[in-house]
Amino acid sequence: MSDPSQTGASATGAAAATSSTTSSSVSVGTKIRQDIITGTHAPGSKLREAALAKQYAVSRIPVREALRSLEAEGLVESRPYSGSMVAPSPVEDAEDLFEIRIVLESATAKRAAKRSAEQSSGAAPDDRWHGVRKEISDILAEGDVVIEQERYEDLAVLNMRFHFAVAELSGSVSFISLLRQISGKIEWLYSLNVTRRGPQAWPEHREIIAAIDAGQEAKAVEVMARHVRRSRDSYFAMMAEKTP
Amino acid sequence: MSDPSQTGASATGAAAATSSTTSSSVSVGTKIRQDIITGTHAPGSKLREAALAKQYAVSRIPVREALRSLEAEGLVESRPYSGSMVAPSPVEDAEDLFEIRIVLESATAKRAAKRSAEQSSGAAPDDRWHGVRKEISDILAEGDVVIEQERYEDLAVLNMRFHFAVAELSGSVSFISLLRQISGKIEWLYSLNVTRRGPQAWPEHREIIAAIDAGQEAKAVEVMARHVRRSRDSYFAMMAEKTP
DNA sequence: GCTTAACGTTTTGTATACAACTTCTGAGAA
DNA sequence: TTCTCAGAAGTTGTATACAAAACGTTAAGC
Repeated sequence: MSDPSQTGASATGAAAATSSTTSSSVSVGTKIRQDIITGTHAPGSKLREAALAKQYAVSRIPVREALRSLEAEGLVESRPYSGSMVAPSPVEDAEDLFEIRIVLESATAKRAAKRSAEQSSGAAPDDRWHGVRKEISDILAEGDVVIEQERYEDLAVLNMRFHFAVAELSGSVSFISLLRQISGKIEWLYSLNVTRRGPQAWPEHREIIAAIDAGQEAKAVEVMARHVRRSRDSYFAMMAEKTP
Repeated sequence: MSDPSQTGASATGAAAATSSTTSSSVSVGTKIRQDIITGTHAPGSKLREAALAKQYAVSRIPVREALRSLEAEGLVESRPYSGSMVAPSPVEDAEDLFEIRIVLESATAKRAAKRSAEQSSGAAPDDRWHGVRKEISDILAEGDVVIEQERYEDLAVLNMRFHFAVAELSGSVSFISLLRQISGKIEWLYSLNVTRRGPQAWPEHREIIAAIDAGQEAKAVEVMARHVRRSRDSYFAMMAEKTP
């Protein structure tokens, strides 16, 4: 029925594996999220706890916990004693989601540039900074390889990882957690309509990181905002040609 | 031991009471949240499910659900099989939280102004718009009364309600839910250090709504950003004089 | 025919019981 | 002394069982 392989490990779950234990609750959550994103559970359809429990071969308790998490992510809506249902399609909120990305990611880029300057001047050294900065270089390099081999599916994941890594460079846990909040809907949005802009967009990431490295806050904001705006325009262009 | 009166009904919970049923889970969540915000549960302290269950006279199940919700709000941090603890004091993230408010609320103000223009021109009429707009007028009027009577505690709640109402005017559920996400931490931040800027800040709300009514997007952004920035500066000034 | 109220079914919410994991303690060896 | 590794204690995670509320159905009344 359901594939036994753990597909999970979405771009979001990049947390350091301090504890290898993955409670069945989060595992079920990952699967339900996947089923929502891929459309197996259609928007607006009811999510019955008993059915989900049977489907994923667990009791209702982990299912409930998973539903709560998904509710926080905005993928599920619940009402007491009335149950849960899949949230409306994120396509309705596409404009909002991109605007949120524009304002939030512009802010993280600005912060990252600021912190970069601080690192260079040695004002407030942070050991983790260099690690994250190196990870970004790795991501960019891996992206080149992936583009070379035309494995665009993997590029989407790398894209997510890049943007979250920039957020980490900003050093703001609040911004990171907010971005994580909407990442589910963003992923959902993209999966409904796989954009092929990846290869063209990739070089823009180097522009972004260059501005950050140079400590140019205004430039970083401008480049990041333009990058996300282009992503948005590409999305809507694709939507338009899909439904003429 | 624990006061039996339902203190709850934080400014956040302004959802329309479609169903009068309040599951004990959310009720417990409200109480724990309150205890975190007021400092009864200190930052970093462990939150043992059994203890909380006994304290609030429920089983561990509702406690767990409440903890999950609080985790999503950023007030609690959890690790599988290791338990939950109160998140670090939001004071550390104060700068971030205000910056998030600046970018998010500027965006909602801009949207609200845009929608206001649409309402005036009759392009995309929305019945709910007028209701929310009227609610704002009521909030502003009530604020005047509260200031007259120097009941500044109530002003804090009205302030929250005003800002959420503006977000609702924007018509973007995504923005609203994101603001709701951080509202818990914002509330926490303020409660640690009750600002007395309320009375001076109140007239600025009229500036904001005036810009929105006029449909002036740029102006609305500017005024809202300045308003939140002043709030931030006032907060840090008070923190500075508190710890010299 | 339409509305409405009562009843049974279904589903969610919660309590209890048990399993799985972490963490603390302390003994033993290098 | 310090490190390592059992083992016990305690806490979290999950399954089962039961209570409470919502929903759908049916039948009575207008």
